[in-house]
Amino acid sequence: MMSRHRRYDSPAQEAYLALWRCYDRVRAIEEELFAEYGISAQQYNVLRLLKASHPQAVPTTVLVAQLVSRAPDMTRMLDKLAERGWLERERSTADRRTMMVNITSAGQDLLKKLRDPVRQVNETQLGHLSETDLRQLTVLLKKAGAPHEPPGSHWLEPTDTKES
Amino acid sequence: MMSRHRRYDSPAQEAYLALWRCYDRVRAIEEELFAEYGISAQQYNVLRLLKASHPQAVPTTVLVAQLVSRAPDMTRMLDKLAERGWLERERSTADRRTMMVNITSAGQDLLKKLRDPVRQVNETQLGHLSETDLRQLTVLLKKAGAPHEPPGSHWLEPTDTKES
DNA sequence: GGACAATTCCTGTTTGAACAGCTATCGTAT
DNA sequence: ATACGATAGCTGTTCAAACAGGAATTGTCC
Repeated sequence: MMSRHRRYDSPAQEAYLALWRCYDRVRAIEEELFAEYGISAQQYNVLRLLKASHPQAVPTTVLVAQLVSRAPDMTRMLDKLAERGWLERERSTADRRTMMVNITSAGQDLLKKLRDPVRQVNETQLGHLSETDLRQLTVLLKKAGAPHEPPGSHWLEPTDTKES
Repeated sequence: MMSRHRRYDSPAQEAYLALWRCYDRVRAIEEELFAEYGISAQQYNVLRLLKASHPQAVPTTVLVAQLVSRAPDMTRMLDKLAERGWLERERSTADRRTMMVNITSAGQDLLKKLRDPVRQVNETQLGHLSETDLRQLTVLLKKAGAPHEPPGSHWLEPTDTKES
């Protein structure tokens, strides 16, 4: 009999396909939640970043660099979030090329409303793994991605360890 | 001083963000290669699946179910691949609702041409991990995704082990 | 201070992703 | 046989992703 399951060319290929598949399945769960609020996971992360540095405004460039997934269309993405009143922009006086972005109180309200549901979804996504498995997975994923991070990326920083 | 790196709400959230980020970085590498040939990774996988069952044609439904990432637009995707002469379709005589898809010799030539470059790209993506790390990563990813697989998914099958 | 390259953002455009609704076909139960 | 629900895939449409090119601003080198 022939094998019934997919054969792989190499361990690296099998790992990559597992990575792709796992991400696809787990992402779908999160998107379902965000869709209820009419936003994408990427947009949610923008607001999260803005809130983290609030009341300090953030240059668009920094947002692009810190976002999880590449965003070649940040301008229009911010347009949409601004239309909905979740953030504001104004030109920097120091460098008139750059736009300074800041979250509004409406944006903060949205995050507040989303906080518990998001936490719950995160548990649905990966909460079935033991804490040991989660940490190990995180370490391996960062190790896997490290060579492909641009120099100075904040993703190169160490994994959270048990807090004292 | 305040911590300079992103804080996480939970280990599950940190793992998910690491998963997302790692996938994004590693995917970009592969897309660069496929872009040279004017196809997407998803399209490449369709051709791979077709070749695996060649000369047996494959119903569209099976392709949708076996693809790595969800494809709600399979019809038009197959249109494009057919236009380029890489696959052929004909209605099944047994069930006239289903379309049977088969790879052409031109499609096989394309896969042959891509075989080595793809293998090389896979090495660039994750080849820097030890074989132990790769297997462990694969196992953890499958474990992470398993609860979110539809019943009977072939992704639930066991991880490849060292061949005798 | 003027030329030139680099940076930042914006805009036009193309392509694909995603959802909903439709027709055709099949299986089944009556 | 007929009616019904389920399945397969095709189509219309909307929206976001992606790339390329352009305008404004800055920094630098001479």
